[in-house]
Amino acid sequence: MNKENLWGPWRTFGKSHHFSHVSLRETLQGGQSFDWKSLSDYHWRGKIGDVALECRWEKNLVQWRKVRIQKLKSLQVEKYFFLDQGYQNAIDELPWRSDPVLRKCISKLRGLRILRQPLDQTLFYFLLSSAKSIPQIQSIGDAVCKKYGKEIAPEIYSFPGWERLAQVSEAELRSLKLGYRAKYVAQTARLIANQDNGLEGIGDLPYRDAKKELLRLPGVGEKIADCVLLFGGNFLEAFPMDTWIEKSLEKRYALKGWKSDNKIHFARIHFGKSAGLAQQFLFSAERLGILDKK
DNA sequence: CTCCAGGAGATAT
DNA sequence: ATATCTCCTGGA
Repeated sequence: MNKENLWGPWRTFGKSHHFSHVSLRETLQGGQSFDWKSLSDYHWRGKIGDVALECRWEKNLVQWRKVRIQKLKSLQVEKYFFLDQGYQNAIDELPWRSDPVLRKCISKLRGLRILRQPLDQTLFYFLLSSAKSIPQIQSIGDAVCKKYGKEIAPEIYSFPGWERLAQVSEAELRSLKLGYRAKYVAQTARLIANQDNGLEGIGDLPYRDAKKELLRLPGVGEKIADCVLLFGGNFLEAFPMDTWIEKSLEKRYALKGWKSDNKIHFARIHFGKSAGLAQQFLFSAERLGILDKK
């Protein structure tokens, strides 16, 4: 790879991004995406689809640049980072006016976003996520991308796609340390490759139908389906219920003793149609331990 | 050494 | 319906 002149010029997000350093870092590396690696605490390298990108925090500005010869429009970057008015609208729909817990999360993590990632790749990473920590998911995901994808920038490999993964054996995936998840990936890949239009169209279905489609795939249960829909399908109503959020709801909303199904029901009613965005604020706030401080 | 992670699927009640 | 066990791997 030609290292000279690899990166194009830095471009700057509009003023209304509202990110803080913390909320930007949390957006990129807080567990919704596994594409971003830090070069420093203020500088990340990652990808959007098959295009390699860098992103940095520079004196309250957020800047990005891409590999010069790769194609990506500013508009696509803005869409990926949810920079449009839809973000503020979604925040406005949350019940922060009457919910002090949520108000605190939003205030402390101003600018935190749900990324609009490609659905196929999001499904892949979350199939790997069960009983794994963020660094582990990133590590085994990267191993697969490195072996079957393209190197689109130094140390950045593209997601090879389900068609390609359909040609890989479970044993080979196991050799990449996927463990029992290897079977999920291998079987899901074959199923998708044999479908007429692959995963296309899922993003256009109503939430319930899209979820039903994903639940047909081996290794995809309630939690992972909602992660894929929220982080890779632009379904802000999807509410992934992991053990962290479950504990958080018990503690912050006095739901101790409630069954999981009832907790989800509470979340949908209470947080409304952008419940997934609320989930992300809660999740990050718990992760960073900023709810117990004043 | 044992335990258990940001889960899903199979099996048994 | 709900409870329990197992599945790989790596880190505490």
